[in-house]
Amino acid sequence: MATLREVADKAGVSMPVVSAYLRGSKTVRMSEDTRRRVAAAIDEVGYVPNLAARSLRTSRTNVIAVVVPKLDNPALAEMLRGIYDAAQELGYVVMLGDAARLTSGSQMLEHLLAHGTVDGVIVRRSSSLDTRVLADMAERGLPVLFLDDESLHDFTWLALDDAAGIRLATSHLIDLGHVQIDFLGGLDPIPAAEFTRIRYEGYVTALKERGLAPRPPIMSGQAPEDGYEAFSSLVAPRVADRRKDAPTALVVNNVTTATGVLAAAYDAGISVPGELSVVGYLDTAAASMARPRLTTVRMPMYELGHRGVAALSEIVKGEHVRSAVLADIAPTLIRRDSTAPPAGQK
Amino acid sequence: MATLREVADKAGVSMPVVSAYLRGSKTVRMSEDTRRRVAAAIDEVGYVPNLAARSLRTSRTNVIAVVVPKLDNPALAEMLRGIYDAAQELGYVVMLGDAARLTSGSQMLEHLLAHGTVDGVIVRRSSSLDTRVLADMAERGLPVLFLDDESLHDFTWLALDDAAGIRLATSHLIDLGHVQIDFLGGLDPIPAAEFTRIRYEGYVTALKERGLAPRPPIMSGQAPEDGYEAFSSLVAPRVADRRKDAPTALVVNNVTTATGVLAAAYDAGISVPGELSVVGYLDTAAASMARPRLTTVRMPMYELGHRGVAALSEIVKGEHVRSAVLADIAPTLIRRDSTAPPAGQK
DNA sequence: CTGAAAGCGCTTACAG
DNA sequence: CTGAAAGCGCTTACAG
Repeated sequence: MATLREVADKAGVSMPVVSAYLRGSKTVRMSEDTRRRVAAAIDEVGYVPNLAARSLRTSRTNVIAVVVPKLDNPALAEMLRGIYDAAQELGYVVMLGDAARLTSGSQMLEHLLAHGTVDGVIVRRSSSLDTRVLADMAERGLPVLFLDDESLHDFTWLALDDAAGIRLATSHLIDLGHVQIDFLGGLDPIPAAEFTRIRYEGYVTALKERGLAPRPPIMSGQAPEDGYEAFSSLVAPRVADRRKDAPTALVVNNVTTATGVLAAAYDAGISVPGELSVVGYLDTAAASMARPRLTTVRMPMYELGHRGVAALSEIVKGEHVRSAVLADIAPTLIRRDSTAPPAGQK
Repeated sequence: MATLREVADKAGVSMPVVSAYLRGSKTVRMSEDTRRRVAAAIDEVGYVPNLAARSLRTSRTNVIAVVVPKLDNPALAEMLRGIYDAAQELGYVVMLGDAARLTSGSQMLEHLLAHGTVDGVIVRRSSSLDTRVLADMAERGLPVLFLDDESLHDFTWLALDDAAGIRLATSHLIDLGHVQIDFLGGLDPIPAAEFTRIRYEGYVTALKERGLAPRPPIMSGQAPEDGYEAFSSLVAPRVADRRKDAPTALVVNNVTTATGVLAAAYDAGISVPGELSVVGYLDTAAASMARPRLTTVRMPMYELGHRGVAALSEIVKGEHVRSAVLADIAPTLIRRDSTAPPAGQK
């Protein structure tokens, strides 16, 4: 394994020169000839830098960890693109991790908490993490940024404007003429999931500002099966029986959940949007592949990821960063085929 | 930032004792009293190990990188579970990466190729990687294991028995009475994707052994949109016109693709399984949420991941590992609602 | 069984 | 502008 020493000897220069060459230092100047000799020597001995040595010396790794719940959540794909792009711009390598594996006492936690491994961590949704894990991170003083999670007081966070997003979804239904609108996905199975409360409040606000009465949330988890289950047991019977209080439209907390709702409606023989309109929150490829195609609200996920890395980078540098909601980018309604005016009003 | 030195001084022991304590060394024995004093000192000074220093010294990081194309591919979730479980058992931390970001000259490649960063790399599907990247890894002598990819000669790989899996899917259709069976997803857009060739051959074998004539593959990429597109333009017209050569059943290379096929069939007014049976390869939650529920073939993805880590660990230790197909675990047919006997034969 | 010393491969002040 | 030296925080042979 070739070292800097060998390269320097072979090139007939000192180690600092090779080091400066490798780092592309602008302060150290060297002649074209020196540059060539160093490059040739590196090539000749097959030199590969040892980043552990560099990190030990500089106490920087240029690696950031990104921890997300449910890696295969398609809604995250765009956020990750934003993260990767920003990381590249700022010279960071991204190390992705599964929140489910970041438990108290886990190898992964030890790794993140140790020195010389990562410069900082981005966590999507703190509710996926054990409180002891959060406490460990706080105590260690590890630079952490939370994404899309406004419930933290001890940490910095950046969040989507969930209230505005859900408000847009709800307003769309009201604009179509719906009056009896339900909100599904009310509460996360994980306690203290602040973000679902905020989403529900967006729904409440939209109804109230149009003089309509909000209804209690229909509890459901996020997975398609959860949406299927909740819809089948709590919504479908009311719609099928044409009960007076049956909803004619549904705001679903999450596209993933909405997929399950659509399957459940199909199985119950409920026509969407004929008998029931459905809007999903967040937009994914699955939404346009569903039948009927799902109307959704698109949020600035890319920007969330991109700005998250920028913010973490500030925190790593020791600067103070204020938690914030990304309110400057408006949500967009992606109108597809799952919403229509209520029956009898076409 | 507390160091080993400080802990040792505070506990009144030497650094090697603290080091041994931290690593849980069994060769070095120390009294209960010493143990307690060291533990107290660690706690008191808030000691956190520096893993860069340890790596520099031991030239081991206990980190493995796992590189996959399309992180949100749900078919990978189970494989990743296997990888995480095995990593935990063997004391590795997993660092996940996106193949799309592992390009020639990228920060990530530099990171992986450097010393003191990761002990080895697992790559799912080499076709997602630039050939220059592959060459760099080979030249550097980085321990690499490829998963589900039999096209490599210079590297070690572990693969699913794709031929057996597709054969099972095809046989199921034949058992139902189908004769005109097409294979969709024939070739990957990426050239030299050996795995699709093997899958197609599984289809050919199944037909031939039952005396039926294989038909040329219907080209399609993997994404739902690709399946939608290919089906709409190449299959739907033939089925809708009731042409003589129209397939009555379809083997789809991938569940993800099958989702798009189902949407396309719906849009073309083709009833599944009434007019056309569809089997998807690999099983995901989306398969059971699709309407009709998709019949699929389940492959040992968990084991693939689990054994992959074990194999990489051997390679890291310098042992020779033979490339192999996981033929000892039989594929399973998950029969749902998208397959039935051909029309007129019920 | 315990402790002092060497050294992993870098970078960065510092002296020339 | 260049080079010799110190030192980042560990672990591991080695001497006592």
